[in-house]
Amino acid sequence: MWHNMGVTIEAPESLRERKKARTQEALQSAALELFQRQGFEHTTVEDIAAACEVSPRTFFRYFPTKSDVLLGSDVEERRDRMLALLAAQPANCPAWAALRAAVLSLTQEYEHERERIAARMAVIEATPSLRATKSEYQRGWDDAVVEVLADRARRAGAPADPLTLRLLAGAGTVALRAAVDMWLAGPKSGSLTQLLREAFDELAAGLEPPTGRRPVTAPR
Amino acid sequence: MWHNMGVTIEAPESLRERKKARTQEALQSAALELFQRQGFEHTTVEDIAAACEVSPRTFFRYFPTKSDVLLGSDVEERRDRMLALLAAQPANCPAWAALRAAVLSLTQEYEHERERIAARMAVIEATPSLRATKSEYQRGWDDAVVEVLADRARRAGAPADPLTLRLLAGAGTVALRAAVDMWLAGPKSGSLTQLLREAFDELAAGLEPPTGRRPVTAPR
DNA sequence: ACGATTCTGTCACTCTCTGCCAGATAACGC
DNA sequence: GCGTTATCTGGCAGAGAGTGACAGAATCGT
Repeated sequence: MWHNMGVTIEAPESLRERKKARTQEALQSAALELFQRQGFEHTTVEDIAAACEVSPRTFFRYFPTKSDVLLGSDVEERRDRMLALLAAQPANCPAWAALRAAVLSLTQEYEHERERIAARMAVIEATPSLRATKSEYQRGWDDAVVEVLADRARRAGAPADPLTLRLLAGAGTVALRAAVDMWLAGPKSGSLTQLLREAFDELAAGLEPPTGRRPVTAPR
Repeated sequence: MWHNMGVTIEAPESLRERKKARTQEALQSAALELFQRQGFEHTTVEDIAAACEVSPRTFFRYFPTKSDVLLGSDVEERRDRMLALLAAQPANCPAWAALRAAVLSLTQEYEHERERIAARMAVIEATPSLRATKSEYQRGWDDAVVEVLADRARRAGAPADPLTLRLLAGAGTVALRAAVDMWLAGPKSGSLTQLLREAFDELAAGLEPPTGRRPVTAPR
C-alpha cells in the first residue's frame, strides 16, 4: 500500500508527522524559488507563507529565522555525521590525515547534487547577511573539530598545543571551502573529490616555496 | 593655540566636523559600555541614543546598523593598510612570506591595546549575530587578499592557480585568527607577534607529521 | 465518540531600519 | 553685522523580523 513506482515509501508515521513534513518542505521550496526570483531581502516571510497558504506565525514555528529556511537542518545533520566519522578514525592516525579522510568521505555524496547546492549557494553568495550566517555555521564547525581533535590527542597521550589544534581545524575548513567554491565555479574544474584531494595535499605539503627573496618589513 | 600638554592637537577642522566626531565617539563608547553591562541583544538603539542625549534617528545617521557601532570604521582602515603593504612586497618574494610580513607589521600596533580589543571581542564572542558579522568582514578580507595575490602572480609572470590562491589567503586568515584568539585568551600566551610567527611558520612547514597509519574510509 | 494533545491563526507588541519633512545650526559671501 | 545656503537634527509614519498569549481547529489515544 505504501509503494510508489516500486519504491517503498518510508514509514507513514502519523498523519500529523506527514503534514508537518509536507508543509516544512513546501516552505523550503517556496522560499528557495522566491529567493531566486526576487532576491532574499526583497522576499518577505509573508510572501513565503502566502505561497504555502499558511500564516506568517506558522512559518516561525518551523524555522526560527528567515535565514534558517535556506540554511538549516540538513547541513547540521551532515556536520554531525562528519564529526562522528572523525572521532572514529584510529587514534594513531595523524590529525590532518584523519580530517582529510572524514571530509572526503562526507563530501562524496555531494557529488551528485551539484545543481541543488549551486542554486542554494547562488542565493547565499548574493546576500551579505546570508554569507554572514553561513560563516557563523562554519565557525561552529571549526570549534567542534577542535574539540574532537583535542579529544583524540588526549586519548593518544599527546599534549596537543591549542594553537596547533586551531590551525588544523581552520586549515580543514579552508581546504573544504576553497574546493567547494572551485567545484561550484564551473563543471570544468573537475570532481569535488579530486579538488578536495588537491586542496588537502597542498596544505599538507606546506606553503613555503623552495626558495625566494626575503620580504620587506613595514615602513616607519 | 592647539597644543595640549606639549602634544599638538590635530587640525580643528570646522565646528561641525568636531561635533560630529565627538558624538560619533560618544555613541561608540556608550554602546560598548551598555553592551558589556547588559549584553548586545538586550541593549536597544534607543538606550544608546538616550545615553548620548540624541534621537534614535540620529544614531542611524552615524552607523548604518546597530552592529556597526561596534565593528565598523577602524577595522576597515587597518585592513586597507595591510592590503597596501601586501601589494608593496617585492614581486619575487613568495606569496606566503609576503602575507606573513604584511600581517606581522600590521598587528604590531595591536600589541599595546590588548585591553580594548579584548573588551570588544568579549562582546562579539558572546553574541552570535555579531560573530556572524565579524566572519563576514573576514571573508571580505580573504577575497581582497586573493585579488592582491593574483595581481602579484600576474605581474611576476606566474600562472597562479585559483585554488592555491584561495588556500593561501584562507590559511593567512586562519593563522591570524588563531594567533589572536590565543593572545586574547590570556597574558600567559606570550606576545601577539610571537604567536603570529609560530602560527605562520607551523602552516608553512606543512601539516603532515613525519609518519603514521593510514586513515580508515567511510562506512558503506 | 470523547477528552487530551498538538497544531494553527489572530491579535498585539517590541525592535531594527528607512523615507520624509520641518526646524535648528553652522558655514559662507557681502 | 546680515542674509543665504548647506548641513544636521528630531519627530513622525511605516515596513519587516521575530515573540508571547490565547482561542479554535485538527488529530490522536482509547
